[in-house]
Amino acid sequence: MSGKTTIYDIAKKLNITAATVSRALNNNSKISEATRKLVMETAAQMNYKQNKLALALKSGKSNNIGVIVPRLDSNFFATVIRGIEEELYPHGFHVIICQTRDDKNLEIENIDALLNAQVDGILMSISNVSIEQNESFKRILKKNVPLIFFDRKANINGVSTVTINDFHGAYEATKHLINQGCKRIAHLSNNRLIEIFRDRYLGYKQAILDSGLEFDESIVIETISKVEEGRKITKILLNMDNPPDAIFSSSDFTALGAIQEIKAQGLKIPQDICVAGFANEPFTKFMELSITSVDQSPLEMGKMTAKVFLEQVRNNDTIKIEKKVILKPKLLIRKSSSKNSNE
Amino acid sequence: MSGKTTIYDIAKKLNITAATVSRALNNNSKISEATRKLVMETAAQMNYKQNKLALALKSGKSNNIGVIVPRLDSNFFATVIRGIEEELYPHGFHVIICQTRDDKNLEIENIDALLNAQVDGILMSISNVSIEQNESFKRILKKNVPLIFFDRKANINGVSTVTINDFHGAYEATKHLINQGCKRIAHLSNNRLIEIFRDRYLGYKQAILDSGLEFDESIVIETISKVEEGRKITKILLNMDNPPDAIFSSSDFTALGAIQEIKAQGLKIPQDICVAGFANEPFTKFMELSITSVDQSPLEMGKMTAKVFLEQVRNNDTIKIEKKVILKPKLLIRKSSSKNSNE
DNA sequence: CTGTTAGCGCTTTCAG
DNA sequence: CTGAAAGCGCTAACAG
Repeated sequence: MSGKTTIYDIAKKLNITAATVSRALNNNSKISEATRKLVMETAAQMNYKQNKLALALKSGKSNNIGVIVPRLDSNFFATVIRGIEEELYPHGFHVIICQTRDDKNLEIENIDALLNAQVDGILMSISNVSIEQNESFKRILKKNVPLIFFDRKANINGVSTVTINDFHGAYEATKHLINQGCKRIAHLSNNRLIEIFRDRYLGYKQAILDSGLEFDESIVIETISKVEEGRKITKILLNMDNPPDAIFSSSDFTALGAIQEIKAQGLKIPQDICVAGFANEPFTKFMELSITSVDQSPLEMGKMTAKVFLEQVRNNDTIKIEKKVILKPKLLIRKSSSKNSNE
Repeated sequence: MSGKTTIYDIAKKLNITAATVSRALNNNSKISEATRKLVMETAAQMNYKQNKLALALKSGKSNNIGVIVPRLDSNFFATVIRGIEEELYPHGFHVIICQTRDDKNLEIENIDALLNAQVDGILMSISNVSIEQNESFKRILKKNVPLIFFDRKANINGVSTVTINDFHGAYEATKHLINQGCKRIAHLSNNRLIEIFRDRYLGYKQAILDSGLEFDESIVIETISKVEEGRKITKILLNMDNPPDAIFSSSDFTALGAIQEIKAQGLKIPQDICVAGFANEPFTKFMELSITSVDQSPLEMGKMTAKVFLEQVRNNDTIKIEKKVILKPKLLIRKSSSKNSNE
C-alpha cells in the first residue's frame, strides 16, 4: 500500500520463491515463459519497483558518479555538467554534484563523502588551491574508483584527462592580435600553478616570440577572474609610460573589465586597443561590441569526459588505460579585435 | 588493502563483535570508554570508512536528494542548484541532478529513476510540457517522498513551493515603463499554461489597466525564450500600423533580440522605445546598453527550497505541512528603459 | 526450471 | 557494558 512492494511480497502472492521472482524480473537464466509472464504481470499490478539501493549494496555498484567542480553557476561548468549528464543518463548513471568553491578542505571532504557513498567514478576539475593535495586523489585510485580530470587537471599517473589545448588557443588568439597590427600585447593571467592558466600564458608568450616581437614580462599580470579586477589592472596598464596596444586575457570577465576601463579613458576599441578573452562566455557574443574569445566546447568536453569514464568502466577488469583527450579550441574573432572587415 | 575495511575486520582484530564496533563508532549507547577509544584508534589505523550504501539500505534513507530542472546550462537554474547544494551539504545530503530538456517522457523517467534510487526528496522545476502529468507527482507523494517545486510549479495538494512573485515583478516592470511615459507597451510572453508566464502576463495586464491605458491583446505575443525569436517578433511589432513604444519581455533573451531588431531599424533605445526583460541574466548587466530586468534571486530561491525540504524532513512523523514561500522580485532599472537620469 | 542458502555492510533489538 | 541474531532487498551459487 505504501509503495513498498518487494520481491518477497510478489513471491508470497504467487507461492514461489523470491529468487524465482528475481530471475523472472531480470530475464536472466532459464525460466519458464509461464512463470515469467505471471511474475511480470503481478509485479506490474502490485506496482513493484526495484530498490536500487539493495542492488547497489549487493553488487558494490551504486550507479552514481560524482562530479566535483569549483562552482556551479558558471556557464562553463554548468555546460560541462550538462554534457556529462546527457551522456551518462542513457547508461543508467546518476550524477551527484559537489562544489569546492576553491576551498581545499571542501574538496577533500567532497571526495571522501563521494567515496563513502560508493560512487562508481569521480569526474572533476580541480580547485585553485588543490595543486599539492595528491593524498585524496591517491585515495580514489587506491579504491579502484575511476578518476577523470576535465579542464583543470592535476598530473597524476594513471588518471585520464579531458582538456582543450589551452596553449594552442592562447597562441592563436595572440597571433590574431598580432595580425591586426598590435605590437605590444599585455596578458591578464591567472594562478599559473593551474595548468590551464600556465598553458595560456605559454601560448601567448610563444606567439609573441615566434613573431619577433619583444616579450615583456612587466605587462603580464596575474589576477583573478572578476570584472572589477580586469578594470583595476587595465587602469595600471594604461597609465604606463609605454602602454599596450592590445590585451589578451585568460578570462572573459577580466577582458570585459579591460574593455570598460579602456572606454572610460576615452580610447577606441579596436582602433586604439584590441581585446581578446578566453572561454566564450555567453555575454561576449551578446555585447554590442562583441568580444573576441576562445571557445572551449564545454558541452563536448562534458560528453567526452563521460565517454572516457564509460570506456574505463567497460575495461575495468582488463588493463587500466590512461587516456589524454585534448580538444581543439576555437578562436572566435569578434568586434573587439577586428580592425579590418576581412577578418 | 584494497580499501575495503569493514566493521567485521576491525572486530576480528580486536576480538570483539561487529555490533560493539558499530556502537563505538557511533558514540551510541553505553560503551566503555576503553573499548571506544580502542575501536576508534584501530578504525583510523585500518583506514576504515563507513559504507553509506549499507547504512542507506538498512535505514531506508539514502541521503541523496534529486533535483530536476529543464536544463542545467542556464544561469538561473545553475544558480538555484548552487543554492540547494550549499544549503544541503552541511546536512550530509548529496544532490543528484536530472535534466528534462522539456521532454515529458524524460521527466517521468527521471522521477521514476530517482524514486528507485530511494532519494530522500525531490526538488523540481516542472518542464514546459508536464502540466497535465500529475501521475508521476502523485507517485512521489504516495511513497512519502517529500516533493517541493521551485519556480515552475504545478498545483498539487500537499506540495510545498518556493517561487517569486512573478505577478508583482511584471507589474513593477510595466509600471516603470509607464512612468517613463510609454503608452503602448507590447509583451513578449511564453507558454501561459506555465504559471510563471501566466503571472507575468497578468501582472503586465493589471499594470496597464491600473494606469488607465488601453490594453491591446494584439501586442501580446507568445513565443519561446530565444534571441532570434525576440528579433522575429519585434520585427512584426515594429511593422504594425500602430507600433509599440515599449516592450516588456518575459525573458531576457527575447528582450535582447528585441533590442537588436530595434537598433537594426535605426530606432533609439530608450528614447524611441523602452525595453525591459525578466530574469536578470548576467549579460543584461554587462551590455553597454544595459537591460532593465527583474531579478529572481535564484541563489536565495535554491537555499530556501532546501530549507523547506529540511524542515519537512524534520517534521516527517508529525503533520505534513504545505508551505508556500513567495520571494520578492527586484526590479533593476538600467539603461534600456531610463529616459531620465533620476531613475 | 525452481527452491535453498548465504551474503553485501550496517544497525538494532534482545539477552546476558 | 557486550555478544548473538535478525533483517534492510536483492542476487547468485549450488542443489535438486
